[in-house]
Amino acid sequence: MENKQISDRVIERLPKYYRYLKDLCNSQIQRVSSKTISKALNITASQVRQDLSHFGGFGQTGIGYDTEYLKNVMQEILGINKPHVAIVIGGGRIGQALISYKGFADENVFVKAVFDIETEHLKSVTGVEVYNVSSLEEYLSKNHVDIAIISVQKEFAEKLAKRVVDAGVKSIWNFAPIDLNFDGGVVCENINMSESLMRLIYKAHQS
Amino acid sequence: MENKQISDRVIERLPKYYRYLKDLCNSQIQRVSSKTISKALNITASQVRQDLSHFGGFGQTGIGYDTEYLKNVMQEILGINKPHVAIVIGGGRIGQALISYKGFADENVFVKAVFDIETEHLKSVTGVEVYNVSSLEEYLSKNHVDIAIISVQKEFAEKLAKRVVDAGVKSIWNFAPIDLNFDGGVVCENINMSESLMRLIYKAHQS
DNA sequence: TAGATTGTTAATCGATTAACAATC
DNA sequence: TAGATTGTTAATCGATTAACAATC
Repeated sequence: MENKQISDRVIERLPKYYRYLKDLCNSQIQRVSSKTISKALNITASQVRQDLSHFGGFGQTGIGYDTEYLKNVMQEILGINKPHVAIVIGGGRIGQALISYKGFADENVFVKAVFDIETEHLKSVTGVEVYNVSSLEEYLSKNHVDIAIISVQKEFAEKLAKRVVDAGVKSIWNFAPIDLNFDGGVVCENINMSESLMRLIYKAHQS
Repeated sequence: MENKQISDRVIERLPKYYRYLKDLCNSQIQRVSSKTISKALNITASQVRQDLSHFGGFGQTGIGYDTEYLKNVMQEILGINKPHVAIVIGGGRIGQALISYKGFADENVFVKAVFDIETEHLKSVTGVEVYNVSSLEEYLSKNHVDIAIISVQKEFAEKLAKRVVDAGVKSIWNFAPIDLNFDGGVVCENINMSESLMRLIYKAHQS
């Protein structure tokens, strides 16, 4: 949709703007300046204005930004104004935590089903359909799915991700400790807890 | 204790080098070149050599790197050659998933205890001690803890993080969807699933 | 020896910061 | 009007890439 290429650095900050604007709206604050945003997010005011200007001019010279309006703009830029359907692959502890994760509502994401090689232990899980992973392709042929959440052990992650991609899913949210990458318009975000933990320990030893 | 300042970009890649070297060692491969590493990690060979050279010269001109040796070097650089003690604050689903997360062993991290405002539901959790969060300070005064893992709702995250920092913990691993930052030698890594999900949706709409 | 590959220095590229005219 | 603040252009800074002498 937008076709200007936005750098990863900017993309990383977009959700932070949104999060802060949501807070401001909840606090009934109606205006905000780039300077105020910059202090809250620990970046420079120049950067805030530069970042936003990639998408348009949303402020008023001399006045600042309307929080409600800018929040809605950010929602649209991020694409979270429209609902997205997700499935969870892997019903282990992390998978189960994700199924019951309240935060999805904020992003307009709905988890519809969970798949595992063994479904007995998922009987008590509520709010989602439970399937054996063998019926993955059949399910995907009958149901539109925007996002596949991969929460299996790393040995199985790549293969399962390929299966959902082959079945037409365009977005992969991967929690296994390997980097997944696809081409052909398939996007992927890796949450690699193991790497994060290593960086934490590294930083602890520096300071 | 290295005192040269290493950029965040480099720090982000360090765990990836380690992860790849571990794989090579497991596959009994004894030598590797910066070119091979670069292909596996989708970066340039120049960058690999540049990154490593911040810490020393670990290769042999004309030959490459010894995988076993470089793996051990990376372990030391990251600081994961020595064990670290962790506690989990918040025994909800994410907290429980973390307690049973096998990956910790790879990083030499041991979760010793979990704290919650209500401990009844944690009776069946094995392998860690269970405490009411009211005894947090007492516990920390008697036990050395390297890392506090924050897995509570965002409303409570900041306050609890402050409590453990005041009690002397130097590393915070935060899973609540807010950015925590401290000074005075306290380091923090934020795993913000909500932001990651938003970036995924953003990227899906670009391509 | 010829080919491969390191570690490092220099060149390039891109992101951040600063500056400022426009204007509320 | 004076002060505040935007959006944008230019300057700076830092990270990535390229080049190459050293050498196995």
